[in-house]
Amino acid sequence: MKKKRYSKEHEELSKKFRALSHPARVKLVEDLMEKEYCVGEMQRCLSISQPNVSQHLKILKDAGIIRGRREKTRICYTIADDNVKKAFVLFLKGDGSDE
Amino acid sequence: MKKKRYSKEHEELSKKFRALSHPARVKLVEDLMEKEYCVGEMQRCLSISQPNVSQHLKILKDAGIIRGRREKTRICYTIADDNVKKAFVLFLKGDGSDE
DNA sequence: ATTATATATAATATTATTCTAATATAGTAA
DNA sequence: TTACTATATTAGAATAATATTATATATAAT
Repeated sequence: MKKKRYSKEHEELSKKFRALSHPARVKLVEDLMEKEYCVGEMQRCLSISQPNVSQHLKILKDAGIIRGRREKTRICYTIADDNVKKAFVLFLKGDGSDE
Repeated sequence: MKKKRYSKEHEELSKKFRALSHPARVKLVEDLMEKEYCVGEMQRCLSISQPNVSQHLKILKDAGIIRGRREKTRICYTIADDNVKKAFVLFLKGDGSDE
């Protein structure tokens, strides 16, 4: 068994940041902050492949950042964690260098 | 030349998140939120190798999250971007699931 | 000068992410 | 049932991140 070097808290927090560490996922979250989207819509506006969109969505979902609900044949995603919205805004604000 | 798929803004925001996407760096930032530390102190409290600490610190510094100043032979690091502190607190609060 | 201490950098091997292509599943409609 | 549409999953290759080891740099003290 490999010894773990970091606490559960630090592991989990880093995973949340990791989920947002790709430009496609940043864009997805940014879009979803405005309104709900289904996969097809997101794919068209990102212009990456459908499987790739699904993979990114899974990463965000597993991190608890978004959630999906089925609507007939489509699956619609929304932001599940509102603190992510707020964190996003802070990061977008720029470097806020040491007041 | 390879075409870029994502906007500069999304690239840059994702890089900031990526800088925080490792448990060692989460711990480093968390510690530095309390007070200034030099590399040796951080190494002892993380129990990873000195070069590895320096590599993590470089990633945080390049992302504009921390800054270092020389103090005799030591180099002391502090948080450079105060918004990161705030984002951190939000993320630490837990999942704040959709009020 | 030399030595010792603190930190950074470079090279490499290992491991984790990412994209693509092919396939699978779930729901709907006929 | 079959066919169709939307989404998800899997496997593999390419790429990027990480930890380790060795080396380099900078400062201080002698």
